[in-house]
Amino acid sequence: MSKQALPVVDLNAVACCSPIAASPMDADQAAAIAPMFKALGDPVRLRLMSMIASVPEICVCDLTPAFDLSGPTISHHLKLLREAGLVDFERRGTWVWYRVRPEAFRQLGALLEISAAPAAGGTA
Amino acid sequence: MSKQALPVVDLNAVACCSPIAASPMDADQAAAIAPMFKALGDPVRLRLMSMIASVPEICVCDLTPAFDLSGPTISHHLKLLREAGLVDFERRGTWVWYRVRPEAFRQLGALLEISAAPAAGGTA
DNA sequence: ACCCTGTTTTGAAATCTGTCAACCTAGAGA
DNA sequence: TCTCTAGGTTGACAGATTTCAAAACAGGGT
Repeated sequence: MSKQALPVVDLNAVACCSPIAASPMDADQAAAIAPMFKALGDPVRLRLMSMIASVPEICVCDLTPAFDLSGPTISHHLKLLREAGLVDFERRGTWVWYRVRPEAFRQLGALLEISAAPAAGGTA
Repeated sequence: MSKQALPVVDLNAVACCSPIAASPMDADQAAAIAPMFKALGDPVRLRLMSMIASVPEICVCDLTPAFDLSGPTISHHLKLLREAGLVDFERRGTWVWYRVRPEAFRQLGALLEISAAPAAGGTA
């Protein structure tokens, strides 16, 4: 497996699926999950994420030219997405391919479920 | 209304509902949405958000003691959540009450829909 | 009018982030 | 082996973020 992702965020350690609005989150949960949102909290990374998530997989060589940024900068952002556990990558010959980690994506979505959230004014 | 929220993120200006994975996001969309994720990208704010979203509304006086942080610091984080358009607040007498903006929440959830995302291998 | 409590604003320090230039590494091909 | 290209890593710097203490502000009560 070599030097694969090594995500800092261990998806299994994260409360899997209880929406943010279901009950107050404790400090540990918050500390485990926040890095994922943080990774999406930069316009460049959000766009990278969107580009990666829109296709089965994509080469860095197709990502970099979409931005007015240096290669090292894109590489840095991709590393953060990796460390957040949001994407995987794989070197194939000369090129490096990225793809999303659907579990992470699904988990984030589940967290934002508004589900039973007693939104203010609901009784109006 | 006075000095109400004045969110920096205008929810109406944000592409409303197309999942991140549906198609590559352009720079403007990303710039509009990233601040919301960024606001959730801090453990303290994520926890605040969760506490606020778990009830119809909550007093700052109930939020502050849940953290080992000064009042001003909590106030600062609440302001960022406000500016991200994620919460509303209202002063009632001595106390200030916060509640979530369900639209913002819903929107974020929609963005993370994995929906038609062609997760790797889809074309195999 | 004065004070008391709850909350936000201001100002400042320490730390973190985004970015680039320069350099290094991995694999392909001659 | 040597060289070429795609990407990642390092080092440095400007600007942003987190945090607190001190001060300001808003209402309520006396």
